[in-house]
Amino acid sequence: MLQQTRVEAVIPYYERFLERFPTVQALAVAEEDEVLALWSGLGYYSRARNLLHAARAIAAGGLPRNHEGLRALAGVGDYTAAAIASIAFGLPHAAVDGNVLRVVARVENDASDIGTSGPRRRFGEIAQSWLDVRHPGLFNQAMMELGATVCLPKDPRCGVCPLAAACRAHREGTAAQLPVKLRKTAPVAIEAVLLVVRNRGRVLLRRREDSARRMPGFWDLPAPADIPGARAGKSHGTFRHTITHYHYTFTVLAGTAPRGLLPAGCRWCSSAQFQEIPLSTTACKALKLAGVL
DNA sequence: AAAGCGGGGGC
DNA sequence: GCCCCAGCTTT
Repeated sequence: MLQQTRVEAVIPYYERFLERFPTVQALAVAEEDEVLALWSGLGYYSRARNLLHAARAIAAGGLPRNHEGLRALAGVGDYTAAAIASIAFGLPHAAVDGNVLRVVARVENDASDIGTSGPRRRFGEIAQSWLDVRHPGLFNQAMMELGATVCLPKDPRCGVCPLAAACRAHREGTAAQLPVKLRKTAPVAIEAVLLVVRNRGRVLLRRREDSARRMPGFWDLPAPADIPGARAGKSHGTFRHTITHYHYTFTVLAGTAPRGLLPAGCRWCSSAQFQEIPLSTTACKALKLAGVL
């Protein structure tokens, strides 16, 4: 949950998740849709599928006790494997997250692009060379905490930093400009319409295809094109939503669907059921706008 | 090696 | 509006 997601954003999800799945075994036997429903709104949903796969592997074969075995679990990369290996097992692996990359870039006063693999590997090797092999878990958490509380992205607090005397960027006055991160894909603006079709207290939802690149299996509100013969009524308003580099402006319209056969991939959903299915955040926002949620 | 993947909070 | 977050997987 913490991969690329702030701690404060994770906590409520984490608590609900552990209440429902208190053990690896409980998670291992879960349905994917229920896991995704609990993850809905947190983003990066492949993390949830990966966690489920990893739980099944662990339930079957036990928890790996070294970096290599951890690294082989779904959703566990170099950082996560190092974090677990060092914090849980005391093994000497530097855990290099975004915070640590920033600390290294500044201490070394290195303006290489941390978005590319060469510098990332180099910075990782530097962090590894700094590691206190007697206390790898404490060292890693101290490095990350330094980045999270002192060596801040925009506003480095060099005045209270224990590394200031050793920091080349502080000496050169370049700390606030580091690290360098280039290459952002150009944003794309998209306008789209979502329909809120209601019938006897329920709302028509559309399931995203299994082959969809983003959020397969999630439930969305339909667009007019998804419902042959749909008619749009009054507007509930508009809202903006950004997914990676796509900037959507959604207009939410009340709609009516022809009586009879349900369009393929669609279902009626009562408000009580919204909690139990993987609901997209755009659908969630639109339903709130329409007063359904 | 680079692109894609969610969503929210801080500035 | 842009940046960044206890990154990973796929192309």
